[in-house]
Amino acid sequence: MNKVLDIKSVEKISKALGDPYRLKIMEAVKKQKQWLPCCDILGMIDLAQSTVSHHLKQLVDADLLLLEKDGRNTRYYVNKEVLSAYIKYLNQLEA
Amino acid sequence: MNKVLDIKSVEKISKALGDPYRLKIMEAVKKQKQWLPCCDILGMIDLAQSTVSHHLKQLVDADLLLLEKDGRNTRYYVNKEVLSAYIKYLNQLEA
DNA sequence: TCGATAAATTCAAATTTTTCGATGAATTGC
DNA sequence: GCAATTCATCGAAAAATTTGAATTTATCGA
Repeated sequence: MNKVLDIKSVEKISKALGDPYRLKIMEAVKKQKQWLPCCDILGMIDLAQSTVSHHLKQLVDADLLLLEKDGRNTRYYVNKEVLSAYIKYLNQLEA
Repeated sequence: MNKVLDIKSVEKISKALGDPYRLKIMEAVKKQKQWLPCCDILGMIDLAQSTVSHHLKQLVDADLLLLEKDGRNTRYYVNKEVLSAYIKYLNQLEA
């Protein structure tokens, strides 16, 4: 809690959120309220598996999503701590 | 006040914030607490005038910055309403 | 009016991002 | 063990973004 982001992280997070498919993924993961398996995400989005995997990687690299591996499945959930820190940065931009 | 952003706007705003120079511009405009002339921004950033103009245009197109023209000068300031709406979207993503 | 200044626009190049097919790695069920 | 499943990675093509020189537009000051 109370994480502070450096400017490079802010850039990365913004970039990760700057794509319609990645926003859709974020909303889907959030709606789940639980872990969301990768294959479920694939079902919602009309893109190749490798492309979805790439988008997920960007969200994970930006720390917006956390992942947990369970056998051959990978499940995702929203990293609230980082999202909070991002929001905090934006609030400061507004002040 | 209480503006609600559609997903396309969220994407555009995120994209606009996903660049180090544009973040720097946002911070500079915010620090000013008043209008910031374009030529001042130019002085802070090691980029060609046309490039800075292009970055500013993206921030304005995303509604993150408002501009006012005064003679040959253009001054910018942060659009708090849109920033608030963006933050609201992110908060809902976290819930 | 004329030259200087501020900023936007145009155009082209260099770079980055997006996309997908193919392949690889790990795991599961039979 | 083996075929099927899940997901990641690689490589290349297509698309989008970034950048700056040159030009344009508009305004200011002398």
